[in-house]
Amino acid sequence: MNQDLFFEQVWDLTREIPKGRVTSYGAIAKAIGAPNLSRMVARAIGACGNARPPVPYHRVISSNGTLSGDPSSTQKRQQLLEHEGVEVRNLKIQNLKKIFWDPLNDL
DNA sequence: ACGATGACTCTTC
DNA sequence: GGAAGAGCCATCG
Repeated sequence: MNQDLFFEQVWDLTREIPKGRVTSYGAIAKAIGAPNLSRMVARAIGACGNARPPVPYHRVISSNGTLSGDPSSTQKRQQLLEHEGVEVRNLKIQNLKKIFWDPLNDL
């Protein structure tokens, strides 16, 4: 399916996220060329288990800096982010503006 | 085929 | 700054 291509792009972009940095669904979707396909990005991340090799989907969050999903998963991602040096508080990014990474800016 | 739902985002109040 | 409504595409009942 052509849809898988979209997934691959999302995964590839997510893999390019530097350590200690996070990005949002909208940023990825925009970088691919689909600003309103944020939901599809979320689905792609949810299907990252199908990606080879797997992607650090824990670096992908919502635009408001919250870890979406169920606590069982979000909690684990929070620990991973904290382990990478990202300040997270109650499933929410603290210095989001500071650690936010934009694939289009690619600093 | 139709309606409802969802790891989202944006604009407006 | 927080809450509400509308838009988006794909999957499920």
